[in-house]
Amino acid sequence: MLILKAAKAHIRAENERLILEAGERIFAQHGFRGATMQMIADQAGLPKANLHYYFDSKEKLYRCVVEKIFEIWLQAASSFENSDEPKEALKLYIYEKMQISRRHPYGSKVWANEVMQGAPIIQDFLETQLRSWTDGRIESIQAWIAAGKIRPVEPRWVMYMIWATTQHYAD
Amino acid sequence: MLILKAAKAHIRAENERLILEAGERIFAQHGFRGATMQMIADQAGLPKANLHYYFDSKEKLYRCVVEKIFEIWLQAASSFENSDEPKEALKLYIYEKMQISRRHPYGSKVWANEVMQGAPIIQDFLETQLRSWTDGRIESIQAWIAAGKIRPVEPRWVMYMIWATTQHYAD
DNA sequence: AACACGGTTGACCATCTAGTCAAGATTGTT
DNA sequence: AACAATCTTGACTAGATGGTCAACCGTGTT
Repeated sequence: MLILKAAKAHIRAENERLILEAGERIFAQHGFRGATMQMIADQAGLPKANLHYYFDSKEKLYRCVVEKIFEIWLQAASSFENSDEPKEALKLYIYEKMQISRRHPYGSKVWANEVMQGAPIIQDFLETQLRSWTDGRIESIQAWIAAGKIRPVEPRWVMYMIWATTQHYAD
Repeated sequence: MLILKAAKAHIRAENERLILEAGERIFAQHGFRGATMQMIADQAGLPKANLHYYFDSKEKLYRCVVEKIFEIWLQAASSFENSDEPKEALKLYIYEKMQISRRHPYGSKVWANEVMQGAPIIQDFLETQLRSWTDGRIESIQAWIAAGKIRPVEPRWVMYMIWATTQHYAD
């Protein structure tokens, strides 16, 4: 039974990929409310009912799109730990963030829109995952301040500046 | 008859203002497709049918919102003519644009979204009004290049950079 | 070949949305 | 007060949209 399931997994994987990519584009262009399942279906080259087979609802599909791009962004977090020197760490981090924005422009835009509007759809996700992540980054920044390596600034503000600026360059 | 019309004009003016302001907010938050007339009506504190009395359709209301913010931005254009010195002219222009973005954050976002998506709704408006306006600005920049006042750059690119950056600060 | 399981899909439904309309309420003028 | 023009609004319609379902198709295994 398990073997059977695995043997056909490539169909599921392929179709989920198609749908997620289509969703990324359409959600980026029209926002959550403006996008329709039919648009995404057409973009993916699949009938609409097929989308509901793989993703229960429009909202679940949207959340998958957002969480996928968030995971990619998490990878850039390692830059913060790879160096004790603020200049070096921030430089690497900004560089990686820009790479991501360039490589995933649609996903980045969906994420940016969601966050800028106060995360109406994924607020629960944000409050847990993103919060614990930024808290970690903030600790690093505060450690730098304590060590006198950078001027005392509001850490959260630094994070926001970096994020907004890289997003701007993506646009 | 004309006196009659004028005597009651304040009602029309007041309600159109309410609706346009509400539209600015809702369109900024949800995009053209995502916004609903009911949302805008609630935001304006008027029944939905009243919106259709003042603005024939959702699209016409949207166009009014966009054209209103465009007119405000046109005012900033004077900065380009007020000085022959590139440094001074651009400085003034950027300053005024940022003032506008700060004062009209919602309108700015609607405008930015529309332009970034290739102006799906107001393309005809863009192709005439905005085109002739940017062409004028581009002439100024090319004149500066010819006079050796600035390095030779792609004028359209300068315009885009200024626009995108001021929008970023508004966000 | 026969089977079982996952994948596919057209038709359908309830709900939402832009837009309409006609009846009634306000407003300013005479 | 009587009036005409403007404004107001609940109720309605046609079409779009998210989501469901049951019948059908493909694929890999025995």
